[in-house]
Amino acid sequence: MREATELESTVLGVVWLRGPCTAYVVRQEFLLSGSAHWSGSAGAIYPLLARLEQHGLIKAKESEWGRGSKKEYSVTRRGMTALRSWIGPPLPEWTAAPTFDPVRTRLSFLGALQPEQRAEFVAEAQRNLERELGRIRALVTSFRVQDDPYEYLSLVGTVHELEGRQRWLEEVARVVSSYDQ
Amino acid sequence: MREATELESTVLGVVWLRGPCTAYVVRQEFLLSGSAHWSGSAGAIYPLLARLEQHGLIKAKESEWGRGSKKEYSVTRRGMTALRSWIGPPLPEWTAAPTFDPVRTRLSFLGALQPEQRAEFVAEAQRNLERELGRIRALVTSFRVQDDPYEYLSLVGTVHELEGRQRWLEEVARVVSSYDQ
DNA sequence: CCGCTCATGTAACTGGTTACATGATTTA
DNA sequence: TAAATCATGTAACCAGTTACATGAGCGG
Repeated sequence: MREATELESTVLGVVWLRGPCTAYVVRQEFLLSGSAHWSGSAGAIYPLLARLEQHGLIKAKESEWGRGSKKEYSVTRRGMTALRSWIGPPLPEWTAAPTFDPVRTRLSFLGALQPEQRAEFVAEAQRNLERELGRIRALVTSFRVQDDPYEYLSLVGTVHELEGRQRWLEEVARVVSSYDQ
Repeated sequence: MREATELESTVLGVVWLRGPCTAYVVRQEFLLSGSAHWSGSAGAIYPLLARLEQHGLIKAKESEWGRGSKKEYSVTRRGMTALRSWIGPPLPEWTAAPTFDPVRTRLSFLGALQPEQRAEFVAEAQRNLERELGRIRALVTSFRVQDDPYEYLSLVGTVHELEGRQRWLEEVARVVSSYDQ
């Protein structure tokens, strides 16, 4: 089999973390993650889980549900090996590269705007970021660390990333206003 | 026409920034960006530029090159309008969300590893990050700011992001070693 | 004249999106 | 009893990937 995609491996991880669980639960994990990267569309998740099962990385236990049935997936031993080998170490080199940040991408073309628009772009980015940081810090506060320290640390990682972006936008604001004063 | 994808708008931006330029130059921009997000594959870029031209956002000036020809693209007035409206303000809300960080994703499943493997995962992530930061800081130093202040600021943004990740990994290292001592 | 860079594409494929379709269970 | 949530899928589509194919210009 070809190498697993990031989505496939991540789904495998979610099944391990939440399992035994249904496809529905896996979807919710992505839908509620608040990330633009993970859509969690049914058309992606259902066939993907079927694929993982075919390859013996997860197994389903069917139980009755109304007229139909409901499938609870859990990770097999082969699946655990695959999961561990995906997580690393070793980590693929590309994982150290900067991520895709849509604000940063747009900013490289800021010269295409008028000075007033430039200032407003930066101000709006700062406001949006502030709001998002508030939202996530509230999540951090309400998180029960003992439930899963690694999920907690992962969430804390998003805070650090956004704080980095915040420092950057402060620098950007200074430079932009000094250029356009 | 449907809304442009991020790649389409970014290519439009690159043509504006580097233009008039060939498809080859656009590809190099993505290939040398060092980002895992932008592949810059020919199969993506060539049809995409043809699409942008069909929609009147860029125009090509053909010149002879050997037996064939070479196309230099530049952004049309309609293209400039589209570019400005994509950059914002206003910025779509999702642009404020945390990005997709493959290290963070893997870390949420760190509980699947053995304690020694966990420590090694974090240590390797830190080493890789250090290397990447060194590489990018060298780029920042060699950058001629006056050439394009916004490209420069965009590059500085990647440094801030990686520094955020660095602070986070230090916290992670502390927590992980205290759990697993 | 060799190797590198500049230059342009296409064909087959596929992972993931969008949109649709259905019904059971729980809770206010 | 109405609304929200839990639950499972499929069909059409398409943007982007992989891999292939070709050739000119240029520096040493």
